[in-house]
Amino acid sequence: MQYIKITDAIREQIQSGQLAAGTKLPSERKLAEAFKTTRVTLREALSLLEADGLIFREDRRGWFISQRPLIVSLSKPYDFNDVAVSQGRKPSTEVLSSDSMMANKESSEALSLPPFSDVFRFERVHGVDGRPVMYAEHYLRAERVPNLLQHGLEGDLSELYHSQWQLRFTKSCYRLVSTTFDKDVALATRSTSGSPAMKITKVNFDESGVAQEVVFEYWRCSAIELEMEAAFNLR
Amino acid sequence: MQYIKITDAIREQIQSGQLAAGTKLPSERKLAEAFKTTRVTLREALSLLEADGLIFREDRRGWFISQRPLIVSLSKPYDFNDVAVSQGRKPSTEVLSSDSMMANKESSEALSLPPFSDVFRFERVHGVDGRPVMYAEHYLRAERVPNLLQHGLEGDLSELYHSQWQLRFTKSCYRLVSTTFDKDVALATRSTSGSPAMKITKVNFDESGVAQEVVFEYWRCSAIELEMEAAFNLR
DNA sequence: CAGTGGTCTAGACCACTTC
DNA sequence: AAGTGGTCTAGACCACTGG
Repeated sequence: MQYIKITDAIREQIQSGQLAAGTKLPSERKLAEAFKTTRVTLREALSLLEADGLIFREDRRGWFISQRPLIVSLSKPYDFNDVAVSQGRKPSTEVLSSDSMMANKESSEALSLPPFSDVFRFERVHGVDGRPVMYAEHYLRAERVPNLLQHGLEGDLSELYHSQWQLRFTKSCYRLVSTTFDKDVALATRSTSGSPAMKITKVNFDESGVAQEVVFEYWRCSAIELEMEAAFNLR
Repeated sequence: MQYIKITDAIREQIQSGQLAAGTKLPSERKLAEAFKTTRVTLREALSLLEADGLIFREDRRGWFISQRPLIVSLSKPYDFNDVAVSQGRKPSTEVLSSDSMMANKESSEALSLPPFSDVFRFERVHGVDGRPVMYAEHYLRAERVPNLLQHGLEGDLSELYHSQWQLRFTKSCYRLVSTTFDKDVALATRSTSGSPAMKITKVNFDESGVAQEVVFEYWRCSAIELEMEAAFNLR
């Protein structure tokens, strides 16, 4: 099988360090020629490496060798910036939009909202070492954080919430599935619709046990490795 | 874009319930004809739905509508059987192999073993409603569970460990990445090498804080939804 | 044994990125 | 303006599945 040989060859070059992280691969046509095959077969091989997290693509820009993933621990609350910095990476955050709206089905369910509740919604894109790796869509109960939209949303949100509204999260619930980028998220992350992704839904609860924020995160699958720890009481 | 229309059409039929879980899709050639396209484009659409978890394939047998995923909670120790039964599903477990060996690099690192340590290794495949969904490779410190191989390994392992060797796990550490099935795992799960998968590495610690078991699990990405909860002390 | 999925070939067009 | 990735066509062969 051709495409297995191709993936093996490229994988080996990556793991032996001949292809450094961030490097752009040669064009598909050149690679296809090099491996004496067609673009269809070559792309099959590349897609496999992508799902494996070894390479990723930027829409219409080509294929690149993945950086090592961020290791994200769910055992404690995480701020994207802190996680990246503590692992020697350069994080970036961009706010794409923010507005106030009536809760849609998704947010309403996650936050256990009564009908017609107001929420704030904003979207951010997070990058590591100059490349977008994650898109996040936030919903917050509007009454708990009045005037949210008048504040900058680029920074550490837990700090903002606490300093402005004395809001602190004491519990988070996560849901995690693998999926693919849809068109909008792909656009926001310079990715391709259909590329494999990890979706993390995070619901944050305040001291009174009320769900105040829900975040839908879409990660490039190559950019994240999750870690968590659980201690159990004996039965 | 053709393949987007195809995914949308099939997705809609699934979500509206016209295509029930477990149903086999028509052959690729028939589908391609129905959508007035070629097999290449059709397969692109199917692969997308697969990565999205809506359908899955069995090697050379065709494409099927996914069951709803098992919801696996990492906040407490989980036994595959219990999880499945509690969600109204019919679990199955098959032991593929078991033997004693010198620890390899992977297991040795995960268990913090000194060089040349003996471990037991066994492989199991777990199914839901008659279909394999997960492959697990277990490694245990040999000295803690002597004669492990003389016991049946199909059942609840925590029960076995406890009844035979008074071994109980009080802490687990998890690592989670998305990846693809390799040839061996694909074979064991009737899947296809290259299909998207979730890899969970679980290290189990006993009361004394010693890592006694490491499990490498490979899940069909459509078969699992992870859930976890974390409570935090205020800073 | 018919039909299927897995794999592969050899092209093509278009919109976009890059220079 | 050249080259690239995204998308698509119209075939083909083989090994395997399932009846």
